[in-house]
Amino acid sequence: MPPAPFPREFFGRAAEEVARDLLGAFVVSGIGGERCVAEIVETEAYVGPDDEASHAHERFGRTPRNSAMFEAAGLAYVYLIYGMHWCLNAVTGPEGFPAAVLLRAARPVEGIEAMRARRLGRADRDLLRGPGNLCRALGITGEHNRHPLDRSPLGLAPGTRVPDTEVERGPRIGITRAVERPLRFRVRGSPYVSK
DNA sequence: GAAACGATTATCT
DNA sequence: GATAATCGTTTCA
Repeated sequence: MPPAPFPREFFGRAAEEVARDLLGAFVVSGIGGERCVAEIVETEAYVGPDDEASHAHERFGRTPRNSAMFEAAGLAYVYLIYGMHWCLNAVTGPEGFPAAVLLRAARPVEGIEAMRARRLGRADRDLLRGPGNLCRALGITGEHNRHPLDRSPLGLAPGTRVPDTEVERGPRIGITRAVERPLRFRVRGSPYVSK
């Protein structure tokens, strides 16, 4: 899966740090046979049992759906939202502590033909714009829940680090609780971030 | 059991 | 700006 994937330790840190550091990194998907690469431009952190907006908030405890968030850092947590869209997260932090980073948007880099084919009729800038669209373009579904993100067919790899001056931090999107916590990160001015 | 809701998106006005 | 689509999870009786 060149470039070499992130080592597991990269994910064994606080979700907010991982969310910030994933900006500029690559998602690499070989799902469906064709290699697709995209540069991450927008993420959100879900930071632990005290995070009211998280699927793993303490009012739920550990359930069949959220259990990947309690498992080893560096696994994928994939869930279905609104009965029709898959969303991809990277599990972070120590094992047993439920936290993850949601991948919200990315810039197409390689394998654009395959991504267009999964997103018929969409402009290139919209191929991976939004968490549901990102999964759709890369072929990610519930069968990838718990997949280790350091090997084929789905992984994360370092790219060019985005300098602090280009990192924009603000409130998360689409949630009803803990709305004000600034746990959303995006690349300033990127045309590929969601709206 | 039944009902309401959700880490969204496309489409319509 | 508003709303439908669509189903697993959560909540409430």
